[in-house]
Amino acid sequence: MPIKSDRPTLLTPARPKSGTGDSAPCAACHVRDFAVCGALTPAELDRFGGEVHRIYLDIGTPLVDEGEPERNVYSVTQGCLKSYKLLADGRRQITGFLFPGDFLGLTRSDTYTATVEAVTPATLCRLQRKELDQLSRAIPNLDRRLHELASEALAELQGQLLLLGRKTAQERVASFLLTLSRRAVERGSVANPVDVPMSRDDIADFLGLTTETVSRTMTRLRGQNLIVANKDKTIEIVDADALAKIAEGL
Amino acid sequence: MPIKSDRPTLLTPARPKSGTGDSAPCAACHVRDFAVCGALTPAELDRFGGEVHRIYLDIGTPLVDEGEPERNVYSVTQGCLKSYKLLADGRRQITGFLFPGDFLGLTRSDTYTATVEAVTPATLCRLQRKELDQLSRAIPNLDRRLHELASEALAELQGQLLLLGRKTAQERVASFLLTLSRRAVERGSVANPVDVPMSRDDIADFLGLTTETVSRTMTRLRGQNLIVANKDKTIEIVDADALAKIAEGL
DNA sequence: CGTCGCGTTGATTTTGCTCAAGATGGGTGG
DNA sequence: CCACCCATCTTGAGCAAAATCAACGCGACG
Repeated sequence: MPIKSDRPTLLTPARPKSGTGDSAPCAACHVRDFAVCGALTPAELDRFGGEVHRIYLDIGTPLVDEGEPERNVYSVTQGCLKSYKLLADGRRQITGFLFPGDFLGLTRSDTYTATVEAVTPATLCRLQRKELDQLSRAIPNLDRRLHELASEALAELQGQLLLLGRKTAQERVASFLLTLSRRAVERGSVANPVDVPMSRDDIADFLGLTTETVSRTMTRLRGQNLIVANKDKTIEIVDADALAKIAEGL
Repeated sequence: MPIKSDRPTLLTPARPKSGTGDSAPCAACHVRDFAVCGALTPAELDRFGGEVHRIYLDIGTPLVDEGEPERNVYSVTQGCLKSYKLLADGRRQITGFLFPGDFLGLTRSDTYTATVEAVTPATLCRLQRKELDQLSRAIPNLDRRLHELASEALAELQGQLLLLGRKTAQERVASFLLTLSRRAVERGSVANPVDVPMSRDDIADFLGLTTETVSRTMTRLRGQNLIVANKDKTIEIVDADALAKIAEGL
């Protein structure tokens, strides 16, 4: 399974799908403020950007496979991706969703610890692992930023352990919607009509449930007038407080 | 809940519980090779050790509480600790067990993201967060080592997500025993009669199960002649291959 | 020697899973 | 532009794995 639309163009020329701005290099990148590169000075950024290649992924296209040598790291600029692990019989656990500004490559290992593929069409910046290592040795800010991101990821995962180990289906779904909303705000989007680009199946495999249970639970939350589902894959959070209480088991 | 037996003695003088060696400072520490400090040169180690205080904890003594300001970091030298998060109604998820050589403080946050308390009598080295930050800025090896540990923790947690989200009770317990065994080897202990110092309750809260289910599952594994329980809180792994197959869902 | 914490075992219940059948809706081709 | 098709989502009925509730054994410790 090779990367499908890997076009090793530099940042400036022909990008496969256009969409929002970011025509200029890193300095003008729309996710710069909250991505890895946000902590860099203009000079550092130039050096960083010189090594970066732009990647475009179609829906369902695998970016990296679990167990494959970890040669590249990525920074998401557009779209949504999922990271997952499989058991031999096909059971799947999605370990996280990646959104613009998210960095893929914190788990510095010889091989990728999970498979990653596109949930929606996505664009990313690709950088060789060894380039990143050199850069981060030379640029303390970059190193510190990676540290920071790894810490946040660690804290996030601990919360996900609590969710998977101890929360009910309703608590899981409520937590999930609120987390999506919070993360949308963090990357400069709106909190309320929250974008839910992934399928019920993906949500189920992230929350340790089945599609049917996710669906039923959503219906139930709708019935309690806590959320409203729009048909553009967004969900209106009607009563965030009540949802938060459910999410925390209150 | 204050730290009970916090004795801010330096490394050399009176240690509360004796036990194995480590009478001399860091250089002679018995966990040095696999702990944070393993990557340091003798000179660096001296500087590091100068800031370290020795801590002794009794069973059940909390070391840090979730939400409390993160002022200190720790390196475990003896014993076993557990790290957990709680829901309001008392549901508990143990996010990890800490053994000699393990570092507590990777999740660099303003406040601790989990509560940590002693499972067995334990000794640790304590260091102020800000001291560590200064040291790690001055000592690249230290910084890199912390990076490495955070990466490993991240990979480990991803595996735990798969366990909690998708594995059956039997698969969870089998995975748990094998993980304990593997970690024992990593810190220079033996793989086979594996030390299981924590209670059934703790195991249950780590695996997202109940005490009863853990107990029944252990009984079942015993019935299949895959393990033998000794009465000194160790478990003999009779058929590691079969156990591994179960753990992977085969 | 009694008590208490912990572990085990048994009986019953429940939550979420499995299996099955529609509904919905976006995309495609006539 | 419409009709059809297939994915995805929803809903329903029955089932099963693990939770809950309850009782009991056992060893440690006072």
